[in-house]
Amino acid sequence: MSEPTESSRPLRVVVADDQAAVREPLAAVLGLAEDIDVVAAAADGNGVLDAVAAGPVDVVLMDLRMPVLDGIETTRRLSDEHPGVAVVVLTTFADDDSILAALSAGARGYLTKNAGRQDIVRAIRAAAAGQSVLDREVQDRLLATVRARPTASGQQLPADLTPREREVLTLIGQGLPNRAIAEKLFVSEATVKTHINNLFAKAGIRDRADAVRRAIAAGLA
Amino acid sequence: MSEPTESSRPLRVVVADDQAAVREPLAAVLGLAEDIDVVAAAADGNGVLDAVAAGPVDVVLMDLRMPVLDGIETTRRLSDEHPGVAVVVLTTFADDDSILAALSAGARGYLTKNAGRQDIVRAIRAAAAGQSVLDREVQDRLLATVRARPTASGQQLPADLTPREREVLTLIGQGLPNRAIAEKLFVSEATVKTHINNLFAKAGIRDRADAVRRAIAAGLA
DNA sequence: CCCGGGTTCCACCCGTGGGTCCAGGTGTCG
DNA sequence: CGACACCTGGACCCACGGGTGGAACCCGGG
Repeated sequence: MSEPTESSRPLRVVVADDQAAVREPLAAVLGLAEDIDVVAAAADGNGVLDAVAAGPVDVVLMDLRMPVLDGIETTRRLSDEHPGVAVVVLTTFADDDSILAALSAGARGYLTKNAGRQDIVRAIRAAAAGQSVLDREVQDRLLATVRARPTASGQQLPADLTPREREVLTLIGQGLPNRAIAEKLFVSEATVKTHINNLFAKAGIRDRADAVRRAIAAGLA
Repeated sequence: MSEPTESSRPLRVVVADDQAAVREPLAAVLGLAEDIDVVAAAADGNGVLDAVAAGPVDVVLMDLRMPVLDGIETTRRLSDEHPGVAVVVLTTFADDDSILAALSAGARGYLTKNAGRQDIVRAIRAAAAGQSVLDREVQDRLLATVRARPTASGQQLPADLTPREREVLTLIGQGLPNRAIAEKLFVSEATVKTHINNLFAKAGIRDRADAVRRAIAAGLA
């Protein structure tokens, strides 16, 4: 999972924050670490995507509140299109919604802005190594959310669903109409309907609303 | 949250694993790091508690499967009686139950045994600094669990919904078609449709599938 | 007293969803 | 090779869902 020495080559890091007063000193202080190269500083999500497209990037240190394209959506796109790039969120906001949204979008770390320089550096290194670093209060909140619901943990779906059918069910669970599902899977709407009919029959699902509930209950969505 | 320099004084670490073949080399290799002192090695939970009672300890690296007193229970007692001691779990098992139990008991990190030396060292440092380090797959599982039963607290619905509209949304969330909702509320289907149109507009809900998701997320269903 | 929000209902339109039947192409396995 | 499962697609039908416009009733408050 990691090499014998901490720094085989410097980590290429992008710093994203809409406030220059935060972004610039942050980039400067991170650059002091020998194993970290701040290769770009962005003021919004588009800047991040541009920087990642321009050259190899290991870790993005991301603020959530940014104009045009916010941190959540940027994280989502990164984990879609550049899964090799790790995202560490650094924000003042640590409410449940933000935490869940960021981690669900694929963030590998979540720090609040009272984290110190060493905390941030450590989180960057961990994220680059495939680990995930959370502030203490963030972990507490995440855990509280988990324990709030005792998890019926249901896999009450029949096992004979084909992979494609599962895939379609997942997208239904996300609320997508058939046309959107068809586009996402690069097939025709007729095919989607076929899959839906088959999986409805197999799983005893009555209609679309029912399918959404089952997909969520099964942890697909 | 942390000091300007990574190691003001060495971290006092206790290694706990029932297998000597794991415990001894682990303790030895961790001691190589300049900022880590392995002050004790324990074969079960009682050994950990003894070591913590004997002298100041910063971090316990804890296996879960141990005789007499297992890692979960030991972690629970530590976070009760010695909340200043951070526990990092290091185990081969990464099933949902173990992860949730360990983190609920107060563990500040959870690594699987394919973590490398650097990963472990990093987790120890982070835990001592009040952060939490999770293996990637552990975070994924934790997140999947959270999303399977989303947010008891989530009331992200607009407040200006009328009682009747809430009621209708709840029934939609249970997968009922309009006719069934009408019968249940002793009104006509036209009335149900009116309520639906109004609440969709207010809450920004696109279609029925979306409504089901929102209802579940809001804890109505 | 009348205004406004909530609830109840009607008629109409039309897009999507759900069901049925069928069929070609692929892959695997006995 | 034939059988079978899976993914793909087209055609058709019709019910349900979602949107619009209107209307009536009750009730509480300005």
